[in-house]
Amino acid sequence: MNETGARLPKYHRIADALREQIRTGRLAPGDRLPAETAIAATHHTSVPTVRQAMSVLRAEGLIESRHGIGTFVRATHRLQRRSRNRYGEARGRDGLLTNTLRHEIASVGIEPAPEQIADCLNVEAGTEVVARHRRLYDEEDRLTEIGASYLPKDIAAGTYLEEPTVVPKALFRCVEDLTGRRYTDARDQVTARRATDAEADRFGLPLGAYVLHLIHTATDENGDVLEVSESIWPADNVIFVDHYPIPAGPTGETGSEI
Amino acid sequence: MNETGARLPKYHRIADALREQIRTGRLAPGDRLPAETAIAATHHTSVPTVRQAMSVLRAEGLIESRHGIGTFVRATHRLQRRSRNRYGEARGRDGLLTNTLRHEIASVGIEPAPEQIADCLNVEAGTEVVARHRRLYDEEDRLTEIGASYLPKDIAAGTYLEEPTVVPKALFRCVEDLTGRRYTDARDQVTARRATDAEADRFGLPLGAYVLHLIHTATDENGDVLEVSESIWPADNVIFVDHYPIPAGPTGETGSEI
DNA sequence: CAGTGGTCTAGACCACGCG
DNA sequence: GCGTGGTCTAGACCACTGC
Repeated sequence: MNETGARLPKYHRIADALREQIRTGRLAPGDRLPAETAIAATHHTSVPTVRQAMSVLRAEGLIESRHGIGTFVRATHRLQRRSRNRYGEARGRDGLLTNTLRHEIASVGIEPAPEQIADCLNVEAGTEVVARHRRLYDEEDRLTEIGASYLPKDIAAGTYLEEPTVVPKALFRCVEDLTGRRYTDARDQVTARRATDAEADRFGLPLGAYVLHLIHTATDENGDVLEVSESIWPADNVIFVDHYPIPAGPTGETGSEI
Repeated sequence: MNETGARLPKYHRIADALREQIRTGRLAPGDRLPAETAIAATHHTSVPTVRQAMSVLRAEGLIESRHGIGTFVRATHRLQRRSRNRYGEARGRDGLLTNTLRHEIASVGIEPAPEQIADCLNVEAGTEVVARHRRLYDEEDRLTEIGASYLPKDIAAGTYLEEPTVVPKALFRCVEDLTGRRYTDARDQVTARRATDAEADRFGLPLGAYVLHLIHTATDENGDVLEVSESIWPADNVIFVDHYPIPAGPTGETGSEI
């Protein structure tokens, strides 16, 4: 039945055959693939060639091998979703999470700001800030987000924001109440990048997997940064959704179509 | 020299050694790595083991092999940047592109809407719409973005928006002028996902690479969708930056810290 | 042509998880 | 112990590129 016509490498044809079985549901998520030796036999080839085919599917995120157990079809679910208008239509309503997730403060303390964060805080890299690290888990208690909020020391040091407990209301409201200043402008930066080793480890991601990295900077009416926070998700599990009004401004011609 | 202490697999140590040379700049972007046989000799191992090490670095996006030529350190540049407040602070100013890119209409015509797009347009999958496909190139004429705008037939069919030429002003303004309706609300969806074969091919991406996919939906004051547009970039090359005001609303307590 | 990476083999032995 | 995948070998031959 290998009448694909084209003259593809053997490992490629094996990968195609397995991919097709996964696509059609003949091999469902969670199913174990036949052993490498078995696949080699059915395709009249050697084990290393089968392993090469599997490395293709592994790079595509379709399968996952567990040493001593077998190779399994990965569950692919982009279930989590997230709207990032965190200040709500009516400010005060928590518009951030559309799924309620278990939320846990991993650690809180004074640390030197990482370079990217320092850039957003308008301070030199290494300047000490109050950092609140958090972890979010889904309904099945899988880690789905890691993140942190970074606050200038002159805002948060010595306050209850330095305690490693979940604060009773939105963090931005805590900062506003403590300082008397108001959050007026925000900047979000979103990148997709490869997971660091530490991230891959914590999320249980395969080699080369991507994460989405959001850095949110909030400033007051003077342009002073009140807070920088970051969130990191496995890229395959998240979709950002963002609603915003389009200003009904005056005219002005532009030369660009987009 | 190989006193890492830990007892890592040989291919892993080779990958570490090469990665370190890349990190320190000893092997700069564009440089050719030694031949596989040479690396095997220096590490007293076999060629397949070296190839295994290289497949690790390839999955990490650090190197790239060209058949018959050699293996090269990949240039990693996240230069492109993009702000997506496309309607400008003062509407009419093109706030979309912070780099000016060469812009080209790939094709324009009436097509059935892809499923995701149809969802956003509030029509059934397969409904015919006017699609304007575009390609954007950077200063060095490399393809950096592919995208499309989808317009309902009752808006764009029979107008100059069906011509395969770049329109003289922002597309949204064309639609407003043609219909007399106003863009009032927008929704953006952002996901990172693996490139399809076609995308990998067009962008020249390696297997398993990711793209960022933005779907933008614009509606008028009645909630009717005027336009859906999508943009796709290689994930490694783009950073979204988005500025927006934080509404100065009333209070309201929330139980969530974030 | 020589040199490169791409494909493929037929084994060996090890490490892991389970019964 | 047994079956699984993980590591590694020492080759062979092919396909591509550039000279």
